[in-house]
Amino acid sequence: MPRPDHPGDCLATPAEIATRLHSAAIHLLRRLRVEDSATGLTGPQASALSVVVFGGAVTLGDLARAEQVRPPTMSRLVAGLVRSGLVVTRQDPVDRRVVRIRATVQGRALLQAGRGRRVRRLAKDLEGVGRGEFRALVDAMTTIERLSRPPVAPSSRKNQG
Amino acid sequence: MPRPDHPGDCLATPAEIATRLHSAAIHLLRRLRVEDSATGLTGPQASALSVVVFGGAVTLGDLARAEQVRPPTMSRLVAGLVRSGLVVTRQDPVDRRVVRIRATVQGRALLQAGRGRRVRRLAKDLEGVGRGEFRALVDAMTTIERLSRPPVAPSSRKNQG
DNA sequence: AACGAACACTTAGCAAAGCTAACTAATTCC
DNA sequence: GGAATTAGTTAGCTTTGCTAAGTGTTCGTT
Repeated sequence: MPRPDHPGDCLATPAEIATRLHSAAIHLLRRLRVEDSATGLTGPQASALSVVVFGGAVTLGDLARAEQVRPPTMSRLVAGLVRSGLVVTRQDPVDRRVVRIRATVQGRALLQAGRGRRVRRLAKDLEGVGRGEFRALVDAMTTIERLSRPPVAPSSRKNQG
Repeated sequence: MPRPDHPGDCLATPAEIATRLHSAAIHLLRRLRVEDSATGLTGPQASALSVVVFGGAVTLGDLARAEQVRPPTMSRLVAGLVRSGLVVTRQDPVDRRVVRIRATVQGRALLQAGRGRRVRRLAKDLEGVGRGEFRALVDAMTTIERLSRPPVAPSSRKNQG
């Protein structure tokens, strides 16, 4: 919210926090988009690649659920990553309907590079953020992540990779 | 990050926090989009309207800077809000190049309604969040907002509202 | 006073990413 | 074996970013 100041938690109603989180998320993404574009990846691509890199041989459906988008959206996103040589897809030998997605060496490297860029950006931003503030941010991360994830656990298949 | 758990801050490097914030912002927006769509507004529209409602008679350029988008993007966004009757634009009498934007009564009402929806959604989500966690979130909000805003203050003109 | 530079905004056109609807192919179930 | 279900893709639309280029206004210099 475009309020000039946020005086502690005496005014921190859930309404206030919800609106401020919403606004902060929008603006944070717009800032990070600049850094992400340096990797040649867009935000959604970087996010999906991150899931693939850390998740092993994920299926497209799982990836769509994890990223909270519909299958067609993820299908196109993955197609872009394949075209860029960052992931490869393979038909599952057991259930030939499903597509398993793996990161390539280049995919892993690019993710690391993007991470490095965000680190440098964040490190610069953190110059004006004290140790206590950083600590508070770390403490809040788990809660923020819970709020940002859908309520149910999406996993139905195990990784086979 | 798709890590199964985040054990406190012993592993909380800036790299980790940067990546997790990035991912959390993406997913939070995707969740809130569902609620926002119930108001008939998209995320960027809701965010811009919020600035107009709380900011008075903002100029289009200031609005673009506040929202971290280019003027053409904001121009079209505002056009949509005008078409929906949520804001009105007026030529500045002093400098006839600039466009001043004001919220209408409907605009204010709709923003409040959207806020109510997000509140209900967040309240539901907060069922699984303890008082201490909420407190940590509140403490971190100011820092998050600083990270999400561009480093420089964008205001060059005063509100004339 | 006039002319060019600078500024605020708009228009035009492109790309990415979200969606739904409709389709194909494979699996499961009766 | 055939119907229903599931996984994924294709097609087509909307929104929202962007840049480039155009219009109109103001400023500054002479």
